[in-house]
Amino acid sequence: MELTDKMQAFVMHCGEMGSRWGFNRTIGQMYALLLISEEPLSANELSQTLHISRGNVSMGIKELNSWQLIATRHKPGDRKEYYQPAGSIWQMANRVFEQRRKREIDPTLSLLRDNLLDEPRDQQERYAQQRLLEIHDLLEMITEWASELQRLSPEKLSTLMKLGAGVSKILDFRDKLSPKDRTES
Amino acid sequence: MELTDKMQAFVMHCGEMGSRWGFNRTIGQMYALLLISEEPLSANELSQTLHISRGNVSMGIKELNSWQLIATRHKPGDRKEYYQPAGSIWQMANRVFEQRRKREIDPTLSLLRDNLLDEPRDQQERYAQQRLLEIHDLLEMITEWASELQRLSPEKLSTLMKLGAGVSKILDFRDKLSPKDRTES
DNA sequence: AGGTACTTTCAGAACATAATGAACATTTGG
DNA sequence: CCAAATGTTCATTATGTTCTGAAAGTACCT
Repeated sequence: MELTDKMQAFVMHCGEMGSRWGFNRTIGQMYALLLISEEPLSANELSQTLHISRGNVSMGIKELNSWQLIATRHKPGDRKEYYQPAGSIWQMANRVFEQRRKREIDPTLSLLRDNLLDEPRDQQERYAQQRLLEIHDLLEMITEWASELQRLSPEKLSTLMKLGAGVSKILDFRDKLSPKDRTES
Repeated sequence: MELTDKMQAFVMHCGEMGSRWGFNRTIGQMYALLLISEEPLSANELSQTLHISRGNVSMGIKELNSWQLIATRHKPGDRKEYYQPAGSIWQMANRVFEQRRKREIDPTLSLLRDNLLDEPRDQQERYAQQRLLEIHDLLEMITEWASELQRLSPEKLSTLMKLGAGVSKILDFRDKLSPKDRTES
Protein backbone atom coordinates (compact mmCIF):
# COMPACT_ATOMS: atom_id res chain seq x y z
CA MET A 1 0.00 0.00 0.00
CA GLU A 2 1.25 3.42 -0.95
CA LEU A 3 1.05 6.38 1.37
CA THR A 4 1.12 10.05 0.51
CA ASP A 5 3.66 12.19 2.33
CA LYS A 6 1.11 13.62 4.68
CA MET A 7 -0.21 10.21 5.58
CA GLN A 8 3.35 9.02 6.15
CA ALA A 9 3.95 11.94 8.43
CA PHE A 10 0.90 11.17 10.51
CA VAL A 11 1.73 7.49 10.81
CA MET A 12 5.30 8.22 11.83
CA HIS A 13 4.17 10.79 14.35
CA CYS A 14 1.85 8.27 15.97
CA GLY A 15 4.80 5.92 16.13
CA GLU A 16 6.83 8.46 18.00
CA MET A 17 3.97 9.22 20.36
CA GLY A 18 3.16 5.56 20.77
CA SER A 19 5.09 4.99 23.94
CA ARG A 20 3.72 8.13 25.54
CA TRP A 21 0.24 6.85 24.85
CA GLY A 22 0.85 3.55 26.56
CA PHE A 23 1.82 1.26 23.73
CA ASN A 24 4.93 1.08 21.59
CA ARG A 25 6.16 2.55 18.36
CA THR A 26 4.99 -0.08 15.93
CA ILE A 27 1.63 -0.41 17.57
CA GLY A 28 1.14 3.33 17.28
CA GLN A 29 2.02 3.18 13.60
CA MET A 30 -0.22 0.23 12.97
CA TYR A 31 -3.20 1.84 14.57
CA ALA A 32 -2.63 5.14 12.82
CA LEU A 33 -2.45 3.40 9.48
CA LEU A 34 -5.64 1.45 10.08
CA LEU A 35 -7.38 4.64 11.14
CA ILE A 36 -6.66 6.56 8.01
CA SER A 37 -7.16 3.83 5.47
CA GLU A 38 -10.57 3.46 4.03
CA GLU A 39 -10.22 -0.27 3.46
CA PRO A 40 -9.34 -2.79 6.15
CA LEU A 41 -5.75 -4.00 5.86
CA SER A 42 -4.20 -7.44 6.13
CA ALA A 43 -1.26 -8.29 8.34
CA ASN A 44 0.95 -8.48 5.27
CA GLU A 45 -0.06 -5.06 4.08
CA LEU A 46 0.73 -3.62 7.48
CA SER A 47 4.08 -5.36 7.51
CA GLN A 48 5.03 -4.13 4.04
CA THR A 49 3.70 -0.60 4.35
CA LEU A 50 5.36 0.03 7.70
CA HIS A 51 8.50 -2.01 6.97
CA ILE A 52 8.19 -4.07 10.09
CA SER A 53 8.45 -7.80 10.49
CA ARG A 54 5.52 -10.10 10.09
CA GLY A 55 5.97 -11.37 13.64
CA ASN A 56 5.90 -7.89 15.04
CA VAL A 57 2.64 -7.21 13.29
CA SER A 58 1.18 -10.33 14.80
CA MET A 59 2.14 -9.22 18.29
CA GLY A 60 0.84 -5.74 17.64
CA ILE A 61 -2.51 -7.06 16.50
CA LYS A 62 -2.72 -9.08 19.67
CA GLU A 63 -2.06 -6.02 21.77
CA LEU A 64 -4.50 -3.81 19.87
CA ASN A 65 -7.07 -6.51 20.33
CA SER A 66 -6.51 -6.55 24.04
CA TRP A 67 -7.18 -2.83 24.05
CA GLN A 68 -10.29 -3.56 21.98
CA LEU A 69 -9.18 -1.01 19.46
CA ILE A 70 -9.50 -3.04 16.29
CA ALA A 71 -11.97 -5.37 14.68
CA THR A 72 -11.24 -8.30 12.39
CA ARG A 73 -12.92 -8.60 9.00
CA HIS A 74 -12.95 -11.25 6.32
CA LYS A 75 -13.38 -11.01 2.59
CA PRO A 76 -15.23 -13.72 0.66
CA GLY A 77 -12.90 -16.23 -0.92
CA ASP A 78 -9.92 -14.96 1.04
CA ARG A 79 -8.68 -16.54 4.21
CA LYS A 80 -6.56 -13.63 5.30
CA GLU A 81 -7.74 -11.56 8.18
CA TYR A 82 -8.29 -7.87 7.60
CA TYR A 83 -8.18 -5.32 10.36
CA GLN A 84 -9.91 -2.03 10.88
CA PRO A 85 -10.41 0.33 13.82
CA ALA A 86 -13.23 -0.71 16.11
CA GLY A 87 -15.89 1.90 16.61
CA SER A 88 -15.88 5.66 16.54
CA ILE A 89 -13.16 8.00 17.66
CA TRP A 90 -15.12 8.57 20.85
CA GLN A 91 -15.18 4.91 21.62
CA MET A 92 -11.52 4.65 20.90
CA ALA A 93 -10.73 7.48 23.30
CA ASN A 94 -12.91 5.82 25.92
CA ARG A 95 -11.07 2.54 25.57
CA VAL A 96 -7.72 4.18 25.85
CA PHE A 97 -8.75 6.10 28.97
CA GLU A 98 -10.15 3.00 30.55
CA GLN A 99 -7.11 0.87 29.82
CA ARG A 100 -4.82 3.51 31.14
CA ARG A 101 -6.88 3.91 34.27
CA LYS A 102 -6.55 0.20 34.87
CA ARG A 103 -2.80 0.33 34.48
CA GLU A 104 -2.00 3.67 36.03
CA ILE A 105 -4.49 4.18 38.82
CA ASP A 106 -6.15 0.96 39.94
CA PRO A 107 -3.01 -0.75 41.27
CA THR A 108 -2.11 2.28 43.35
CA LEU A 109 -5.63 2.62 44.64
CA SER A 110 -5.63 -0.93 45.89
CA LEU A 111 -2.24 -0.56 47.54
CA LEU A 112 -3.47 2.56 49.29
CA ARG A 113 -6.63 0.86 50.47
CA ASP A 114 -4.66 -2.00 51.98
CA ASN A 115 -2.27 0.38 53.60
CA LEU A 116 -4.99 2.48 55.16
CA LEU A 117 -6.56 -0.52 56.85
CA ASP A 118 -3.74 -0.74 59.36
CA GLU A 119 -3.41 1.49 62.37
CA PRO A 120 -0.40 3.80 62.30
CA ARG A 121 2.27 2.77 64.84
CA ASP A 122 3.92 6.12 65.47
CA GLN A 123 3.84 9.79 64.56
CA GLN A 124 5.85 9.19 61.39
CA GLU A 125 3.32 6.66 60.17
CA ARG A 126 0.43 8.80 61.26
CA TYR A 127 1.66 11.64 59.06
CA ALA A 128 2.35 9.32 56.15
CA GLN A 129 -1.09 7.76 56.34
CA GLN A 130 -2.69 11.17 56.34
CA ARG A 131 -0.96 11.90 53.07
CA LEU A 132 -1.88 8.53 51.64
CA LEU A 133 -5.49 9.15 52.58
CA GLU A 134 -5.51 12.38 50.61
CA ILE A 135 -4.11 10.65 47.56
CA HIS A 136 -6.53 7.80 47.95
CA ASP A 137 -9.54 10.11 48.09
CA LEU A 138 -8.34 12.06 45.10
CA LEU A 139 -7.74 8.98 42.98
CA GLU A 140 -11.05 7.48 43.99
CA MET A 141 -12.87 10.65 43.08
CA ILE A 142 -11.13 10.75 39.72
CA THR A 143 -11.99 7.18 38.84
CA GLU A 144 -15.61 7.55 39.91
CA TRP A 145 -15.99 10.77 38.00
CA ALA A 146 -14.36 9.22 34.95
CA SER A 147 -16.70 6.29 34.94
CA GLU A 148 -19.69 8.60 35.33
CA LEU A 149 -18.55 10.50 32.30
CA GLN A 150 -18.10 7.29 30.37
CA ARG A 151 -21.65 6.35 31.18
CA LEU A 152 -23.03 9.58 29.73
CA SER A 153 -24.13 9.46 26.12
CA PRO A 154 -21.75 11.10 23.69
CA GLU A 155 -24.31 13.83 23.03
CA LYS A 156 -24.62 14.78 26.67
CA LEU A 157 -20.90 14.59 27.11
CA SER A 158 -20.51 16.87 24.18
CA THR A 159 -23.03 19.34 25.60
CA LEU A 160 -21.25 19.27 28.93
CA MET A 161 -17.89 19.87 27.38
CA LYS A 162 -19.04 22.64 25.11
CA LEU A 163 -20.51 24.20 28.18
CA GLY A 164 -16.98 24.69 29.42
CA ALA A 165 -16.71 27.41 32.03
CA GLY A 166 -20.47 27.58 32.00
CA VAL A 167 -20.47 24.60 34.31
CA SER A 168 -19.49 26.90 37.09
CA LYS A 169 -22.51 29.13 36.48
CA ILE A 170 -24.84 26.19 36.50
CA LEU A 171 -23.52 25.08 39.83
CA ASP A 172 -24.17 28.52 41.33
CA PHE A 173 -27.57 28.61 39.71
CA ARG A 174 -28.54 25.31 41.21
CA ASP A 175 -27.33 26.26 44.65
CA LYS A 176 -29.38 29.42 44.63
CA LEU A 177 -32.54 27.91 43.25
CA SER A 178 -32.77 24.79 45.33
CA PRO A 179 -30.30 24.72 48.19
CA LYS A 180 -32.04 21.71 49.76
CA ASP A 181 -31.48 19.66 46.66
CA ARG A 182 -27.77 19.33 47.17
CA THR A 183 -26.42 15.90 46.34
CA GLU A 184 -25.77 13.74 49.37
CA SER A 185 -24.54 10.61 47.61
CA MET B 1 16.34 8.06 57.38
CA GLU B 2 14.53 4.92 58.44
CA LEU B 3 11.31 3.79 56.85
CA THR B 4 8.68 1.49 58.25
CA ASP B 5 7.67 -1.49 56.12
CA LYS B 6 4.49 0.14 54.97
CA MET B 7 6.25 3.31 53.96
CA GLN B 8 8.84 1.22 52.10
CA ALA B 9 6.06 -0.56 50.29
CA PHE B 10 4.49 2.68 49.18
CA VAL B 11 7.76 4.17 48.02
CA MET B 12 8.67 1.06 46.05
CA HIS B 13 5.23 0.92 44.50
CA CYS B 14 5.57 4.49 43.29
CA GLY B 15 8.90 3.50 41.81
CA GLU B 16 7.29 0.72 39.84
CA MET B 17 4.49 2.99 38.67
CA GLY B 18 6.90 5.80 37.93
CA SER B 19 7.33 5.16 34.26
CA ARG B 20 3.60 4.70 33.74
CA TRP B 21 3.07 8.10 35.28
CA GLY B 22 5.48 9.79 32.91
CA PHE B 23 8.70 9.87 34.87
CA ASN B 24 11.09 7.09 35.85
CA ARG B 25 11.57 4.72 38.73
CA THR B 26 13.85 6.75 40.92
CA ILE B 27 11.89 9.91 40.38
CA GLY B 28 8.74 8.12 41.44
CA GLN B 29 10.47 6.90 44.58
CA MET B 30 11.90 10.28 45.38
CA TYR B 31 8.59 12.02 45.09
CA ALA B 32 6.80 9.36 47.12
CA LEU B 33 9.34 9.67 49.88
CA LEU B 34 9.10 13.43 49.98
CA LEU B 35 5.34 13.20 50.09
CA ILE B 36 5.15 10.98 53.12
CA SER B 37 7.89 12.53 55.15
CA GLU B 38 6.92 15.26 57.53
CA GLU B 39 10.28 17.01 57.29
CA PRO B 40 11.89 18.20 54.06
CA LEU B 41 14.77 15.94 53.01
CA SER B 42 18.22 16.72 51.68
CA ALA B 43 19.69 15.20 48.54
CA ASN B 44 21.95 13.04 50.68
CA GLU B 45 19.07 11.69 52.70
CA LEU B 46 17.23 10.80 49.51
CA SER B 47 20.31 9.12 48.14
CA GLN B 48 20.90 7.07 51.28
CA THR B 49 17.32 6.15 52.02
CA LEU B 50 16.58 5.02 48.49
CA HIS B 51 20.05 3.55 47.82
CA ILE B 52 20.56 5.47 44.64
CA SER B 53 23.55 7.47 43.55
CA ARG B 54 23.98 11.07 44.46
CA GLY B 55 24.11 12.03 40.81
CA ASN B 56 20.86 10.33 40.11
CA VAL B 57 19.20 12.28 42.90
CA SER B 58 20.46 15.48 41.40
CA MET B 59 18.94 14.65 38.03
CA GLY B 60 15.72 13.60 39.66
CA ILE B 61 15.46 16.87 41.54
CA LYS B 62 15.96 18.71 38.29
CA GLU B 63 13.17 16.77 36.65
CA LEU B 64 10.78 17.15 39.58
CA ASN B 65 11.49 20.85 39.49
CA SER B 66 10.63 21.02 35.84
CA TRP B 67 7.30 19.42 36.68
CA GLN B 68 6.97 22.01 39.46
CA LEU B 69 6.29 19.23 41.91
CA ILE B 70 8.77 20.14 44.62
CA ALA B 71 9.90 23.20 46.50
CA THR B 72 13.37 23.90 47.88
CA ARG B 73 13.84 24.86 51.52
CA HIS B 74 16.81 25.99 53.58
CA LYS B 75 17.59 25.54 57.23
CA PRO B 76 19.40 28.29 59.14
CA GLY B 77 23.10 27.59 59.47
CA ASP B 78 22.97 24.78 56.91
CA ARG B 79 23.86 25.25 53.31
CA LYS B 80 22.29 22.03 52.12
CA GLU B 81 19.10 22.25 50.15
CA TYR B 82 16.05 20.49 51.51
CA TYR B 83 13.18 19.40 49.34
CA GLN B 84 9.48 18.99 49.96
CA PRO B 85 6.40 18.52 47.81
CA ALA B 86 5.08 21.77 46.37
CA GLY B 87 1.49 22.49 47.19
CA SER B 88 -1.50 20.31 47.91
CA ILE B 89 -2.36 16.97 46.41
CA TRP B 90 -4.81 18.75 44.15
CA GLN B 91 -2.18 21.04 42.82
CA MET B 92 0.12 18.13 42.29
CA ALA B 93 -2.52 16.27 40.28
CA ASN B 94 -3.12 19.41 38.25
CA ARG B 95 0.53 19.76 37.44
CA VAL B 96 0.85 16.17 36.39
CA PHE B 97 -2.19 16.42 34.13
CA GLU B 98 -0.94 19.58 32.57
CA GLN B 99 2.54 18.27 31.92
CA ARG B 100 1.19 15.12 30.43
CA ARG B 101 -1.17 17.05 28.22
CA LYS B 102 1.78 19.03 26.94
CA ARG B 103 3.72 15.90 26.14
CA GLU B 104 0.97 13.59 25.02
CA ILE B 105 -1.58 15.75 23.27
CA ASP B 106 -0.22 19.11 22.21
CA PRO B 107 2.33 17.81 19.69
CA THR B 108 -0.30 15.71 17.97
CA LEU B 109 -2.76 18.55 17.93
CA SER B 110 -0.31 20.81 16.18
CA LEU B 111 0.61 18.16 13.62
CA LEU B 112 -3.08 17.65 12.90
CA ARG B 113 -3.69 21.35 12.52
CA ASP B 114 -0.88 21.67 10.01
CA ASN B 115 -2.07 18.68 8.13
CA LEU B 116 -5.63 19.91 7.89
CA LEU B 117 -4.56 23.20 6.32
CA ASP B 118 -3.74 21.47 3.04
CA GLU B 119 -6.32 20.44 0.50
CA PRO B 120 -6.61 16.69 -0.02
CA ARG B 121 -5.25 15.57 -3.40
CA ASP B 122 -7.28 12.43 -3.95
CA GLN B 123 -9.98 10.24 -2.48
CA GLN B 124 -7.50 8.43 -0.25
CA GLU B 125 -6.36 11.70 1.28
CA ARG B 126 -9.89 12.97 1.54
CA TYR B 127 -10.83 10.00 3.66
CA ALA B 128 -7.70 10.27 5.77
CA GLN B 129 -8.26 13.97 6.44
CA GLN B 130 -11.81 13.27 7.50
CA ARG B 131 -10.47 10.93 10.13
CA LEU B 132 -7.80 13.35 11.21
CA LEU B 133 -10.41 16.04 11.57
CA GLU B 134 -12.40 13.88 13.95
CA ILE B 135 -9.34 13.24 16.07
CA HIS B 136 -8.41 16.87 16.00
CA ASP B 137 -11.83 17.98 17.20
CA LEU B 138 -11.83 15.40 19.93
CA LEU B 139 -8.41 16.32 21.22
CA GLU B 140 -9.21 19.99 21.08
CA MET B 141 -12.37 19.50 23.03
CA ILE B 142 -10.52 17.47 25.63
CA THR B 143 -7.82 20.06 26.13
CA GLU B 144 -10.27 22.94 26.32
CA TRP B 145 -12.43 21.08 28.78
CA ALA B 146 -9.42 20.14 30.85
CA SER B 147 -8.24 23.70 31.10
CA GLU B 148 -11.72 24.85 32.06
CA LEU B 149 -11.72 22.33 34.86
CA GLN B 150 -8.31 23.49 35.98
CA ARG B 151 -9.60 27.00 36.18
CA LEU B 152 -12.39 26.02 38.55
CA SER B 153 -11.69 26.35 42.23
CA PRO B 154 -11.02 23.09 44.01
CA GLU B 155 -14.28 23.45 45.94
CA LYS B 156 -16.36 23.79 42.81
CA LEU B 157 -14.49 20.99 41.16
CA SER B 158 -15.18 18.87 44.15
CA THR B 159 -18.88 19.70 44.08
CA LEU B 160 -19.01 18.92 40.41
CA MET B 161 -17.31 15.60 40.84
CA LYS B 162 -19.36 14.54 43.82
CA LEU B 163 -22.36 15.34 41.71
CA GLY B 164 -21.41 12.43 39.52
CA ALA B 165 -24.29 11.09 37.50
CA GLY B 166 -26.30 14.04 38.73
CA VAL B 167 -24.63 16.11 36.05
CA SER B 168 -26.86 14.48 33.56
CA LYS B 169 -29.98 15.56 35.47
CA ILE B 170 -28.77 19.11 35.69
CA LEU B 171 -28.28 19.23 31.96
CA ASP B 172 -31.85 18.07 31.39
CA PHE B 173 -33.09 20.50 33.96
CA ARG B 174 -31.39 23.39 32.33
CA ASP B 175 -32.66 22.47 28.89
CA LYS B 176 -36.23 22.35 30.14
CA LEU B 177 -36.12 25.53 32.13
CA SER B 178 -34.38 27.83 29.71
CA PRO B 179 -34.01 26.34 26.25
CA LYS B 180 -32.94 29.69 24.80
CA ASP B 181 -30.03 29.89 27.14
CA ARG B 182 -28.04 27.21 25.43
CA THR B 183 -24.35 27.96 25.25
CA GLU B 184 -23.20 29.15 21.84
CA SER B 185 -19.53 29.66 22.61
C1' DA C 1 44.44 32.39 47.90
C1' DG C 2 43.29 27.52 49.43
C1' DG C 3 39.81 24.38 51.77
C1' DT C 4 35.40 22.55 52.61
C1' DA C 5 30.68 21.36 51.70
C1' DC C 6 27.75 20.87 48.67
C1' DT C 7 25.63 20.32 43.60
C1' DT C 8 25.74 19.23 38.68
C1' DT C 9 27.20 16.92 34.59
C1' DC C 10 28.07 13.33 31.54
C1' DA C 11 30.44 9.05 29.49
C1' DG C 12 29.88 4.63 29.87
C1' DA C 13 27.84 0.45 32.27
C1' DA C 14 23.78 -1.88 33.50
C1' DC C 15 19.29 -2.71 32.65
C1' DA C 16 14.83 -2.74 30.15
C1' DT C 17 12.08 -2.92 26.09
C1' DA C 18 11.10 -3.76 21.34
C1' DA C 19 11.93 -6.01 16.81
C1' DT C 20 13.49 -9.71 13.92
C1' DG C 21 13.05 -14.00 11.63
C1' DA C 22 13.17 -18.79 11.66
C1' DA C 23 10.59 -22.53 13.58
C1' DC C 24 6.23 -24.12 14.79
C1' DA C 25 1.02 -24.29 14.52
C1' DT C 26 -3.28 -24.01 12.13
C1' DT C 27 -6.51 -23.88 8.51
C1' DT C 28 -8.26 -24.89 4.02
C1' DG C 29 -8.63 -26.75 -0.62
C1' DG C 30 -7.62 -30.41 -3.45
C1' DC D 1 -3.37 -37.00 3.54
C1' DC D 2 -0.43 -33.29 1.50
C1' DA D 3 0.87 -28.72 0.26
C1' DA D 4 0.14 -23.94 0.32
C1' DA D 5 -1.27 -19.96 2.80
C1' DT D 6 -1.69 -17.74 6.83
C1' DG D 7 -1.00 -16.88 11.87
C1' DT D 8 1.80 -17.28 16.31
C1' DT D 9 5.73 -17.88 19.30
C1' DC D 10 10.05 -17.04 21.20
C1' DA D 11 15.29 -16.98 21.44
C1' DT D 12 18.32 -13.76 19.78
C1' DT D 13 19.61 -9.20 18.37
C1' DA D 14 19.02 -4.33 18.32
C1' DT D 15 17.59 -0.18 20.35
C1' DG D 16 16.43 2.82 24.06
C1' DT D 17 16.49 4.25 28.91
C1' DT D 18 18.24 4.79 33.40
C1' DC D 19 21.94 4.75 36.81
C1' DT D 20 26.49 5.24 38.51
C1' DG D 21 30.56 7.47 39.88
C1' DA D 22 34.32 10.22 38.94
C1' DA D 23 35.28 14.78 37.46
C1' DA D 24 34.01 19.46 37.19
C1' DG D 25 31.44 23.32 38.98
C1' DT D 26 29.81 26.62 42.63
C1' DA D 27 29.51 29.02 46.81
C1' DC D 28 30.99 30.14 51.05
C1' DC D 29 34.19 30.24 54.62
C1' DT D 30 38.99 31.74 56.95
